[in-house]
Amino acid sequence: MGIRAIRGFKDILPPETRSWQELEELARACFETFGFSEIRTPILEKTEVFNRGIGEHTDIVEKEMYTFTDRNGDSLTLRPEATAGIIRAYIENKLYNRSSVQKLYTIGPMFRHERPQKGRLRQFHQINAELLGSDDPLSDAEVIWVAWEILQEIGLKGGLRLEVNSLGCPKCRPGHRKDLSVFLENNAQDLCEDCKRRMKTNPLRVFDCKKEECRRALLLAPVIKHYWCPECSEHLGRVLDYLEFLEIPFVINPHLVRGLDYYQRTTFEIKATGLGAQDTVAAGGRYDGLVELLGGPKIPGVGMAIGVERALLLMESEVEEEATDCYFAVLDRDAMEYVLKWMKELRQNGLICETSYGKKSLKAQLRAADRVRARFSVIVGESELDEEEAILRDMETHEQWQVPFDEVAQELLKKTLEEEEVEAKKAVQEEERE
RNA sequence: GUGGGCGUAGCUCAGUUGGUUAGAGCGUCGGGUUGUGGCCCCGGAGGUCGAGGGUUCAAGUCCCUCCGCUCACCCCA
Repeated sequence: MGIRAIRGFKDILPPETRSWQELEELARACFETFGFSEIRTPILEKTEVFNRGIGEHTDIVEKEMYTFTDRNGDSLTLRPEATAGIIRAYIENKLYNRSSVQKLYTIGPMFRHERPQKGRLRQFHQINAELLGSDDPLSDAEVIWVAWEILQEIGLKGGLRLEVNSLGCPKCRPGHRKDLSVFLENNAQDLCEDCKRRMKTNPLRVFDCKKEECRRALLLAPVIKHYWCPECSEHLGRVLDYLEFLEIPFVINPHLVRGLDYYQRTTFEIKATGLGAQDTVAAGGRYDGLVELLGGPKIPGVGMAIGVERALLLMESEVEEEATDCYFAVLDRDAMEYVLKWMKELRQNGLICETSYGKKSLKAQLRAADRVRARFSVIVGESELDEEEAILRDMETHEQWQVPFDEVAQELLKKTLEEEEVEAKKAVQEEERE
C-alpha cells in the first residue's frame, strides 16, 4: 500500500458526508431554538491553555496530546477538547462584557493520541455547547436538555441512558477525597493493580473499575453524596427537578466521575447500547472555577459535548446522494452551447443538472443518467439541432416528447415543481397517518 | 503503552496435502448493427496475494521479523 492517512485519522467520503451534514444541520437548528450562537476557535492553542484548563495530572494532558514546538519556540497543542479554547476566547475577547450570560456552541475536530478502537479515533469530532455566566440549576438542566434534544432529533429515541451525579464543590469535595484515599489505602490489598495505581493518581476513578473484586471492595467506600454541602445538594436537587419536569428520564449514578479536572457539581453522561466499549455519546458538566483558572473573572459555566462519530454509529441510516433532476445527453458538440444555457438557468433555480464529459454514445450517456438516478433526460443531437427541438425523456415512464429549444428550461422547471408538490403532499399525508 | 483477531481486485470473499499464466460475485468501462437507460447476454480494464527475509526443485499456502487494520484493556466524546 502506498501513502496512507495516519493512524486514527479517517477520510470521510460521500455518501457518508451526507449523514454528517444532516447531523450538523439538525444540531445547529436545535441550538438556535435554545438561543445558542456559534463560536469557532482555532484548533491549535498554546499548550498552556490545556495544561491549565484540563489539569496537569489528567490522562489527556499527561499522555494524549499532540504537542509540538513552533518555529519560534512556543509549545503548541492540537485541541484535545473544545472547552478550554472557548474559555480562552471568551476571556480574551471579554465576551462577559457583552452580556452576563453567553450561550455558545461549536462543531469541529478534536485530537487525542490514543489507541483507536470502535468509537474512538485520534481525530474525532464533537458538537459542543457552553453556557457561561450562570450558576442557576436551570442552566445545567438546559445544557443537558439541548444534548438530549439533539440526540432525540436524530432519531435515537430508544437505548439512551442519562446518568447524573454531582462532584461537589471546593468546599465539600476535599473532605470526600481525603476519606476516600484513606479508605483505599486501608483496603489496597483487595484492589486490582490498575486501581492501586488510580488510588494515587485519581482516586475517584476506582469507582469506574469493572472488576468484580474492586466493586466488592468498594461497597463500603465513602460516597461523594454523603459529603455534599447543603448548597451542592440543593443545586443538584433543582437540576433533577427540572429534568423531571421536562420529562427527560435519568438515573443518578453516584460513581459517575469525569476525566477532566475542571468539573465540579453537576456531571452527566448519556450512554447508548450498541457502541461497544466506548458507550458514551454525550457528556458534560459544570466548571465554575475554570474561567478564573484561565485568568478571567470569576464566572461560572456549564457545558457538554456530543461525540459525532459515536452519534453517527447509532444513526446507522444510510443516506443516499441526492437524485439528479435532469441529465443532458449531448450528441453533437454544437449542442453544448444550448445545453449550457439551460443548465445555467436550471441550476440557478436549484435543480440538479448533469451532462457528460467527452464524446460518448447515447447509450452510454443514458446509462450514466440512470446511474445518477436522473428524473428526466434531455437528448440533443444533429437532427434536434436542425429542428431546434430537443427530446425530453421521462426516465420513469419512458415517455418522451419534443420541446422547442426556447421552452426546454421552463418545461423542466414546471415538471420538477409539479413532482415536488406531489411528493410534499404525500409526505404530509403520511405524517398525518402517524 | 499492553493483549486477542485479521491482511488475496475498488468492495465481499474463494483458493484443496505447497505444484502451470491467482479466481468468483458485486462495482466499473465497453459491446449486443446508424441515436435510447434499468433486466438479460458477451467482453475489457483492474492484483508487487500487506512488506521484507527464510525453508523448498517449487510459497498466496510453511517459518521468522516488521507494518497496517480491527476489537478489547487503559482512557474518554
